[in-house]
Amino acid sequence: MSRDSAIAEVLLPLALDGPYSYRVPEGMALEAGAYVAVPLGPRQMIGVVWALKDKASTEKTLRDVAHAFDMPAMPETHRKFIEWLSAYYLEPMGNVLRMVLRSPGAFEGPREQTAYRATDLVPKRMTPQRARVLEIAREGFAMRASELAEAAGVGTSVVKALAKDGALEQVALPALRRFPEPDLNAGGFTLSGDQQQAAAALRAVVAQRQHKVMLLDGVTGSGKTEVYFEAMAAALAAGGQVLLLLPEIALTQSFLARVERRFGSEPAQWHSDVRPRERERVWRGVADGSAKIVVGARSALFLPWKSLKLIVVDEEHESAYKQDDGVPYHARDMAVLYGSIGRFPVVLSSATPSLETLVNVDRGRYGVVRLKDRHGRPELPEIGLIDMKRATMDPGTWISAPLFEEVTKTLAAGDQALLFLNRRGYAPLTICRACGHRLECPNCAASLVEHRFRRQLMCHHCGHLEPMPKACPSCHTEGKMVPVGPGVERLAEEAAQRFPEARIAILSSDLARGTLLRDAIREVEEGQHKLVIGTQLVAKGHHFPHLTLVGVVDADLALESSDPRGAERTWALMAQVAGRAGRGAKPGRAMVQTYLPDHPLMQALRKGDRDAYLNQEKKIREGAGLPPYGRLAALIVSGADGAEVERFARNLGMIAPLADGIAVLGPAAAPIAVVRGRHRWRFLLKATREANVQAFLRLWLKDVRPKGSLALQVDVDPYNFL
DNA sequence: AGCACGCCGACT
DNA sequence: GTCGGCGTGCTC
Repeated sequence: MSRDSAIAEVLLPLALDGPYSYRVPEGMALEAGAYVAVPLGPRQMIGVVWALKDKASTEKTLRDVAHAFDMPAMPETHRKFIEWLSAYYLEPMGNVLRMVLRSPGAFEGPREQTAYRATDLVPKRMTPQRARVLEIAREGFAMRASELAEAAGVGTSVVKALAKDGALEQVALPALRRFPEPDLNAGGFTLSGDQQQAAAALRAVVAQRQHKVMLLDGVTGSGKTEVYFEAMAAALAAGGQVLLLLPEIALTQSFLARVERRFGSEPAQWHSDVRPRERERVWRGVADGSAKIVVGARSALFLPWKSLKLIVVDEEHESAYKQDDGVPYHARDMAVLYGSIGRFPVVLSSATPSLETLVNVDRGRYGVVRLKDRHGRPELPEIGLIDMKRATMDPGTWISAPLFEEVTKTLAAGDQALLFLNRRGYAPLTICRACGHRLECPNCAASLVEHRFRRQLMCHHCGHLEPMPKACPSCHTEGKMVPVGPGVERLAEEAAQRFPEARIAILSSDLARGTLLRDAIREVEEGQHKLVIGTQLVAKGHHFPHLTLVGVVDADLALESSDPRGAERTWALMAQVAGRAGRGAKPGRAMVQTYLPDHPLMQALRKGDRDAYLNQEKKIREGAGLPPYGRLAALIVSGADGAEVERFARNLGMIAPLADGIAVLGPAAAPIAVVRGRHRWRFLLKATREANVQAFLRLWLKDVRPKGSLALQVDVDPYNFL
């Protein structure tokens, strides 16, 4: 069977565009997708057999495959996914493979472990050390020799000797805890009529066993989660695996508990906080198909799926699905791609779907299921606009008279109010009143943000920290440094002065995540604080039943940025944050401070008219050829030396090819021209939907080799315009 | 990603 | 005169 000339084309997790050839040694059985160890220079590396051939793709004398791992091969679907993603984002295939192989322990073999358990036998000799070991062994579960020895404060030799005597017996611990089989009937949810219909529609799509994208569109409180749980149950019943993608911040313990309640056991989870040992367990469970449900952040897409049959993308509009460092992929788009390769359905769920998704629904490419609020509440609470051009504000204050009045009324009624400001810290800018000097980050072309509680200045782009100077670093005048503009901390200071009797909580990501933040959120949920000051963190998924008023301090922040999706982000954020009000028994109300009260988006918000906003936004995007009516790609040149970066970018501009339907804009200095000490220039490619942006970029960059500190990054479908 | 090869500053 | 800085290039 095995010819002596068999060649394995092995893809390695390196920045390489294709696989390397290796000889398959006599007697080694390999299939495409097999995980193997191969020699590479002086060391060994783990890779995946991409193909088996009888002729090498190189003239060199080949080295032998060193080892084939005893592990299910990577399915063809997953290999195709890697190839497609690599081609779409112009990322070397090996770099994409690296994202799949990012579970270091997974190849160290099924480390079956020997554990020890007490027997009824009494050892021939008893010493104090032996007694301690036996005491510990008797009270609990089987433990490994090292654990048992450590707990008893003795060496492992004592454990071994007791085993020899028969007072301890060896038991084999399963290498990795098994994943429990989900119980599809465990959940005790009673679905409303609306929900049942929606669930039936999704179940029918799953039953088709074909690729189909379904949008699940419904406000917070419409019960989308329970509905897509039913789609998951249908896919599981058909014997498949299911991936539920969430933005990292939404992956909370309480959410996982809901999944557990519905499916009778804890799902596998995959996110940045999962410990290495557990990562290994999940990775292997996904590969061998025993992990049926994975709840994960975007990188869970790259787990080596054996038989994935459904992906649910919750909060599909979240820009957190776009990864900005490393391989810049969009997890929602890649979920759809995976579904089309694997021929299974993908459910996108959101209360404020992205324009991309809604236009795909309009075009008939995606199906849609809509859900209304279960309690008959309107999509949005009543939203009032406060025209800040007419408000007379005392300097250093940001709560206008009408908002002040509303908060006062709310507090007087014993209800909870939220003041929302999407800006961390005390003040976004600090200047010297004597000379006009502005405190800037030494590594970035950006202002330092004062964090008064921490008594520090911080750069929000690189994390640089420094103490607040007493004197101006430029003119050395003391006592003239003044904060400009508000952050949540400064807003809290104003609120404390103007509502002295209210108990105030600040919710921002600066409260070191973890217990401090969880406790703060719980206290707010319980209604202990009457006035809550928060950044966008408060807008995401938390349920504050006592909240009846939301005040948006500055609704114009995202709208004024250069981001073409600014309006979309504003709408989603406003809808989410306003939606925090009136989640309990009493109805809620939102007040929005804006300098642009006549802006169509603000008017649509006031009327609670999503379609009006959408139609307006579609018109703007279509007119400008922006996504989803056109395609964008960014090309970023960066380097240590500003002049060198500019020269390289301009030269690159000269050799840009010409193509129908693709316009190259730039190069121009990036809006934040220096980040982490690296100067940045960028091009923006604007293309029609039909144009082949990837082919254009490949042609353009074919022979471009940035030298020295220069680097060139391609960002297909950019979301970040900094 | 490693690791080696290769040209310019402070040391036994 | 060397030891070593990390820039650049290669690994089937």
